[in-house]
Amino acid sequence: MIAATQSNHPLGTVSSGNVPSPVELGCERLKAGGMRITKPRIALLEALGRHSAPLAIEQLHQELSRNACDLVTVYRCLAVFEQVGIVQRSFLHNGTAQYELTLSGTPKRYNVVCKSCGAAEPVDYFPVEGIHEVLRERGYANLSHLVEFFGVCPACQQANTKRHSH
Amino acid sequence: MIAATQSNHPLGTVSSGNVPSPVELGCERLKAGGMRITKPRIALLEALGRHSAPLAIEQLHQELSRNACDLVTVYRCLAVFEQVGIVQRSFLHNGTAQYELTLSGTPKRYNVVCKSCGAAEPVDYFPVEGIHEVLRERGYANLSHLVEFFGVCPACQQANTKRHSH
DNA sequence: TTTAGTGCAAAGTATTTGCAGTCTC
DNA sequence: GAGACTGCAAATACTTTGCACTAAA
Repeated sequence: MIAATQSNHPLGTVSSGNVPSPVELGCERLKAGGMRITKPRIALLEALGRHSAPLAIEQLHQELSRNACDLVTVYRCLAVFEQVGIVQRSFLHNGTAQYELTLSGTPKRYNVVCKSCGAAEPVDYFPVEGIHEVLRERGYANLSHLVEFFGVCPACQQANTKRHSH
Repeated sequence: MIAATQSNHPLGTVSSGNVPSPVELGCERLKAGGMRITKPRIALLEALGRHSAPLAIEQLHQELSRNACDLVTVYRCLAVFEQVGIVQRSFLHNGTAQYELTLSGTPKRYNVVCKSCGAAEPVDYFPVEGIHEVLRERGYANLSHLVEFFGVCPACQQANTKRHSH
């Protein structure tokens, strides 16, 4: 039940007073990593900032204003973003890569995805930070994680029941 | 700290007295689903039973006695296994499919994988079943989940430190 | 005997790589 | 101006599909 703190930008703005935007934070990381700030990269940071759920590359590419950049550039930028810690790549129900921001202020969200129809719904609570503590004690650094739940959603159960007893 | 109950077959045996083996359980499920029991399928069940961690298709194929079956057959059998609930497919650090048994008696295991060298170590404890309960109440059926942790392992941290201060 | 399962070859996707031209620092 | 970044085209990796043949029930 944590209120979302983003997803309501007027429109991909860069300066926002006190709270640094994903674009600002992202640019900082890029500079810190010795990388350059380019138009496609800014557009990508904006697009990523507009969503709280993991996004597929293809999806991200389409969301950029038409001709913002080539699909290959999206692949390459996201690889860089991952290297400098801006995003995390994960592979969920299907084997295609999904990216989501890992910048501070981006609260982690988990999803249940329906095995039947593929629809995803968020799961509110997940006690995962304790494990990080344990792993840190075991000597691991720079920790992150990936969690996804699978199940058959109510709608699909009903549909299946009907089909079987027709 | 749960003792492993398998992984010590004399050699891919089918009958084992009281505790049903993965091969036995798997064959049951196949029959229940109207599928046939074939040589490649038995070999796959044996191979899956020998491991507790998720296995890549290529790996599984190599583990079968040479010429046990074609790689394509492994793909197809595993798809069937997933349908009837013998295995779960997941995509972890890289986008290739990994399969692991979900038959009863196969305790879930989670891994930390090093972002740097890719080495995986098991994580003992994970409080995930409570979430299943919550999701069940929300109407989801046939629940499962996928969890993976990422971090930089102690060895790699040391290696990196050295490299930076050379 | 019937029809699911298999092997081989070929087609599809998603992702990566090479290289010449472009733009940031 | 140097070198990182990009676009386009081609290569690669993994997975799926088509079809004739084999084998489980």
